[in-house]
Amino acid sequence: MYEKKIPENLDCGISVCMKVMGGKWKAWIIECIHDGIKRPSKIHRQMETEGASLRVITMHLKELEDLGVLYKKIYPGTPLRVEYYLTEVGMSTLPLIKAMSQWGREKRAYLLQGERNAYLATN
Amino acid sequence: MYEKKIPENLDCGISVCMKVMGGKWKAWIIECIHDGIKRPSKIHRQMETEGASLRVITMHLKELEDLGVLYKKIYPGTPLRVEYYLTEVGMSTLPLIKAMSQWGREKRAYLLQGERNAYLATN
DNA sequence: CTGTATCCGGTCTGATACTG
DNA sequence: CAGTATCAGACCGGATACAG
Repeated sequence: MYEKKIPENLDCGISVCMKVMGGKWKAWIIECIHDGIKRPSKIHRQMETEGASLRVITMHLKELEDLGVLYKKIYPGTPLRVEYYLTEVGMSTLPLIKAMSQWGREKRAYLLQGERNAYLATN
Repeated sequence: MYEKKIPENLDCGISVCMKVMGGKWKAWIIECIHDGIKRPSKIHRQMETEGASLRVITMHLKELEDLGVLYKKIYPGTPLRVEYYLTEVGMSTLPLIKAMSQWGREKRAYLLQGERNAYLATN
């Protein structure tokens, strides 16, 4: 297991926000679950082509569950089945995630152009 | 110098957004500049008590400048003076940053409570 | 004052093997 | 199928020294 050594400072609202949406796949996971893709294996399949390993999905799911953003429901049986749902707070992230996603898509071309110029300027 | 070894995938709007606001101090830096604290030394003083080193501030400033979020103005002379301004795209981050910050402050207590419960449950 | 180079330890995450 | 353990390599950022 992995244990943090530096205490986090969560006085800042942005830091709190980043804890929930800042991971590499967290925002995507939240969107998936909202879209009805609730089972870990399905979520993984959704984004394994992008390089997400099942381990990281599992870790993010657990973190989000611990934070109270997700609620986990277990259906006993073989094979075992698990589904995750958004809690009320989980729901409250959706407008924010949507806004971030839209902003990124809108500004993408501009921002990447900026990068390219900087690259050319230093070569 | 530090050089990335894994190419980034910026097809996703969230990733683009995180590139601009996801660093440890980037959002704070953008807020500072918007508040009229434009010089690197001032920005640093603003948050060195929180542990930000001048090096990281400089790096973030450069990154944001390269992306076209900030514009850098140099006043020659001794001592050298530099000021950073928000570009139009830089300005467009403000509502988003404000929204994230507010969300974090609102949900902070709930999220931390969730963490505490998870901790108790496993001990 | 501004910015760069180097080092280094903490953190994140992909890969793999494994348990239930 | 769901989840855990361990490893390794990339990333992030703090400290320091130094250059313009």
